[in-house]
Amino acid sequence: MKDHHPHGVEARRPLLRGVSLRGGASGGNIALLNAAQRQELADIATLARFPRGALLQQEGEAISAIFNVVEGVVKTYRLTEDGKRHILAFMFRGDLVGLYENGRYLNSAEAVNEVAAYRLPVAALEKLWERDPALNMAFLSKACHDLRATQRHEIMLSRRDARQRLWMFIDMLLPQAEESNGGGENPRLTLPMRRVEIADYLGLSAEAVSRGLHALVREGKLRLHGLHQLEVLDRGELAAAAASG
Amino acid sequence: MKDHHPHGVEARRPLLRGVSLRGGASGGNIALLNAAQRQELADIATLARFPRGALLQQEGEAISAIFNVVEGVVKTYRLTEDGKRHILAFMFRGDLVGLYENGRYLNSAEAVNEVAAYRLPVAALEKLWERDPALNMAFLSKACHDLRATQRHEIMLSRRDARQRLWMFIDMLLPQAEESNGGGENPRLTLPMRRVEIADYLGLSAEAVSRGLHALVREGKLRLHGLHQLEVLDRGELAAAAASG
DNA sequence: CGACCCATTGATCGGTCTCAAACATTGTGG
DNA sequence: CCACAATGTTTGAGACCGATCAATGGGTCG
Repeated sequence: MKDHHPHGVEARRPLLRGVSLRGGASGGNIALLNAAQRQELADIATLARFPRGALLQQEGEAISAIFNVVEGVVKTYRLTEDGKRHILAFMFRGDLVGLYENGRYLNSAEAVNEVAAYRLPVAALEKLWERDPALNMAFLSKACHDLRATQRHEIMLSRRDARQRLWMFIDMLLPQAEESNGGGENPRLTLPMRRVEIADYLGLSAEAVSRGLHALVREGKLRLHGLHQLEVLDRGELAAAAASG
Repeated sequence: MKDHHPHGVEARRPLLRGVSLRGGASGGNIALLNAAQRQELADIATLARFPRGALLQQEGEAISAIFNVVEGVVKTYRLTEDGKRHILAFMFRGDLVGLYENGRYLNSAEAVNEVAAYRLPVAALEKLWERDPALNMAFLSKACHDLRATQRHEIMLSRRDARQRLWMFIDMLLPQAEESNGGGENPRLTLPMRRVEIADYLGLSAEAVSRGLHALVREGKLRLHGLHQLEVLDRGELAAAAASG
């Protein structure tokens, strides 16, 4: 991990990323909070850090706070009675972790790598919602955004072919990486998670993920640079797949 | 279809069903709107009726309104480039149909049977949100509720076994039916949708749905009464499956 | 009452899971 | 800094389950 924060002083306050309900300017991901709202949230937030593998929250636990990811990746998951684990989402900078129901967390959340996140106490947060309708609206937008993302994940899972699921997965992650990238050459993508985590996200075995990735390499669509970095070669076809997904 | 409305005069206004964010009284499904809010929505709403198979909205279409289901069942779905259809959700009384992004519907929506729904123009609705923070909060609760439902659907899809997916599906639908049921004998469930629709919802073929249902019958967990009504025999084990899913 | 749509049943095929083993990577302590 | 251990990844062989194709049977709606 680098010592200097890559996002500068702007990262020092909570941030919500998503697509606004009303058609935004670009249509892409935008910040859902203005400076004043970010300050409001900062006033009730404390920054927490988690090493890889640390639990942010556990399924069934009584809620106290939700987290706003600043840096690193968090996975939310649930365990089935046969001991398998299904990963519901990977959460990145600007995402919210801690969906709850009847005062209890629904899912467990674990740090995939080194994570920094703002801790937002629920009591204080709900008070803010009552006071500021625009803030409430921002969280509604974020909830709808997460709903769309979950639906998209569902579409991924409905594909029978392991290769197609992986291809959609890569397409989903690409926009995140492209900002840090100069748009010139082939886009490069860093997968911070392990193979088995991709597998649990896509409803596959770790072996099928490995085989699928290498199948895509053989087809000339992908190139692997080490275990956690890949280069997308066949961008055109990927865009087409994205349009239909 | 019966001529007399089963819910009486109370049905004459929009209704949002879901679990409140703060632990509600019962913990079960409750109405998220009070009488005043329902009237506010009624003032901008018009009641529309759709025969089976009618399209309420189409993927990619410019938005004008969202729908609040009063009676009947609506399915929301998306088509993949290979012509397959994935059903994202079945929407019942008190649900909202019409998730949108950048001014366009994300999914298509079709009436599964005879449907009545309130049409809520988006422009007027967004104006209401700005004016009434409590109403906004209710829609936030509803969005979180739908998010939970979608996650639950995801868990269903992560099961490899067709029988287990069906079992979870039945468990999901059971609470809806149990209200109309006296709680005495074995719960009965009406499936208004066709086999192929269940298949598209569960990521199976219609044949697999048929085989799975009859496998459950052979195991003594289920009994079929015609094509669209079933009786759940082994309630205990189902509750256990529900607790873990 | 007939035509169409839907549901069921059977046989075959393909893809992924599983188990098992070799291999690579990462992190650790000497 | 190196060697080692632990963890994670790749590859292979076989079994299983659901998709698909095809045909029959049952419901429903005109």
